[in-house]
Amino acid sequence: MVRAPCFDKHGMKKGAWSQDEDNKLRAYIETCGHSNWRKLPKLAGLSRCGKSCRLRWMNYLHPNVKHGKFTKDEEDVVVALHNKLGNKWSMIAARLPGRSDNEIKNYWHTHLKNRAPKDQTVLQTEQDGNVEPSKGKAKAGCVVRKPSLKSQQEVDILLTESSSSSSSSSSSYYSTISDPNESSPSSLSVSDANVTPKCSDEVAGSLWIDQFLWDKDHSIMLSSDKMFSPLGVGADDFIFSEDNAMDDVLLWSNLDLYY
DNA sequence: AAGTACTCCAACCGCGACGGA
DNA sequence: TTCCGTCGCGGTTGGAGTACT
Repeated sequence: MVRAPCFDKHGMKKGAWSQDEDNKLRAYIETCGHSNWRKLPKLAGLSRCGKSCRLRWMNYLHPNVKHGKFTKDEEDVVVALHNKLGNKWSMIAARLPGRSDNEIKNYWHTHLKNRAPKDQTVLQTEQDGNVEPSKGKAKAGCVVRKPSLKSQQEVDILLTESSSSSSSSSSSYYSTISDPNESSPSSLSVSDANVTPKCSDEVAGSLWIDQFLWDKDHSIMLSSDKMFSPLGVGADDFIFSEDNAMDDVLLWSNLDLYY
């Protein structure tokens, strides 16, 4: 199911990864980290481009990546978020612990696309006015958004609004997060967090760090990664398990409140 | 059993964003 | 301000596996 290994004109290997390559990459990142993806393959003794190494790590080798079928709850979250965010797979992935953007994207196209509202494309076009028609070989119904900070801000605002006022079927996603050691919920809206939503990643990033510190105080294993992604959290040790998947989805989805 | 069509997902590609010189 | 290197995102492709005829 994977591309056959081959070498490009620069001698870089392409195609499927071997077990040996996986081991090398994993061993290197676990000991030295990945501060520079471009230099990493050479240092790790791999004949791959940095991009390929990054992709392999993010989508497959990262210890917090969960493999296997999506649960019904995960499906629902993906559908709900896609309705709101469109093809912002990285943002959707940020709310689904252990799932990479690539995996979610694939799953969407193979399983969930037909569950989306039929007029979604029209809806999005009307809502944000920032949608370009599909180009090239894009499949029918695929929305191509022009990436821009402006649209990002609009998405953030949209999220904030829906999280504070939504009473839709997905409203349960926005219930509060509680610190087990405190009686009052520690959830934040943009206003009560006294945060200006000028840049969601920046804002969310700092709040994630806060969340991490909170977690650490409660002896929850954390990854050394500081990236803004659920993959940066030791999801297996933290909140995700097959048994309490829905609670976990709720908790992670609550991070919408931080935008 | 063999050929064909379809499904699914790992991996590739191109482009824009970002940060440093 | 511009240039350049790097990173990350989203769209697309390749091809093994499976279902169907």
